Amino acid sequence: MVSPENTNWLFDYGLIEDIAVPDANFPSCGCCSSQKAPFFCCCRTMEEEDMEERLLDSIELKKKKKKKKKITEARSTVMDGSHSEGLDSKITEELKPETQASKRRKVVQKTVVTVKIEANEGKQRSEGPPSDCWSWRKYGQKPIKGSPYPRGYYRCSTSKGCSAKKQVERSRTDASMLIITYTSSHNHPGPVLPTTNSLTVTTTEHSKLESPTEDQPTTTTPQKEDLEQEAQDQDQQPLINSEEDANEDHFHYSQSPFNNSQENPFAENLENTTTYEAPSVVLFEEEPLSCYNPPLPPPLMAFSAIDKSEEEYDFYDELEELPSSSSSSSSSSFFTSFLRNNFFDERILVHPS
DNA sequence: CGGCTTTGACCGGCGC
DNA sequence: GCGCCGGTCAAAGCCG
Ligand SMILES: [Zn+2]
Repeated sequence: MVSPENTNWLFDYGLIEDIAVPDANFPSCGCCSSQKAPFFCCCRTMEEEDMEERLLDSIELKKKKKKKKKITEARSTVMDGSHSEGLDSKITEELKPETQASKRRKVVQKTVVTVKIEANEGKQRSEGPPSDCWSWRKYGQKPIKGSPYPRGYYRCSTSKGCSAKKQVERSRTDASMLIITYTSSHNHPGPVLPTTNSLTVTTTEHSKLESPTEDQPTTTTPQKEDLEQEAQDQDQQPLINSEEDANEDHFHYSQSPFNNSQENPFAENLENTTTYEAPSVVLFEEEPLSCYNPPLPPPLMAFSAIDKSEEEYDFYDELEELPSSSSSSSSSSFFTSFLRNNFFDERILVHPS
């Protein structure tokens, strides 16, 4: 899942490939090179909420702050700059119309994916997960305030120049959930993956934008920080999945984010100053995913069904609570497990710090 | 030997 | 100005 950067969050799912995304230019990503991108939305799940909380906590706060300051440089710095310019420009433009864009800094797109670890673990071992096609190198890990679990920072190691990054952390509320945040898109072609898997995807797209001046005190997203809600969240997740009928074979938008050929999902979101618009939810159920083109616009991840079994565990181990954290694992393994497990994706626009 | 992980240090942004 | 925090850097070590 890569290209959070691109304003258009399109993901190449094999299934979705044909969908033309007007806005989506995935400029340089080889994977995404096609302008089509499967759309990956985020579903709001417990995790999302958590994410939101976090994001809200950290990001929004920052955003607010930043907003106050003003968006000085928006476009230029997006991620790589290389690809997304077209998108960026579009995005920014869209944003501009509204106060958001103008006031805010540049928006950094992040895609958040939540994955459940639990269920599939067994499978994972045996099956071995397909790691995403991308290789990731860990460049840092830090304990996060509010969370017993550390956050791991990964960078795309497939290509030196690639700015694609991801952050992996466990949900503070639910240890079985992994939250992966992708930032930036790959600026190189990814491995070709066959997309044979049937996926049901529920995506909810959110773009959180805060009005520059206004902080929306109440973000639309149900946020809950407390453990109390956690339980609820957990319950909710399943619901989410159930909510949408995910066609196994194909993803469908419960809410069509991109249906508008003209609009970027983002753009729309951006337009709405509110935290997020009605999300379209896509469920991915992974099944035997052989390969999955990245949920992110440039395919950050291509998953090929492969087996890595043990690694996955290791990976999780790393994410374990700080005290005990760390065993090494390849991030890729993570993905594999990730894929197998449910994951939820959120897209969030974040103002780059 | 190359690539990756680990981990402490460093940096920048922000609030007080 | 200081401290907190998230994110990144880079040295050291490990592994295949
Ligand atoms: Zn890359």
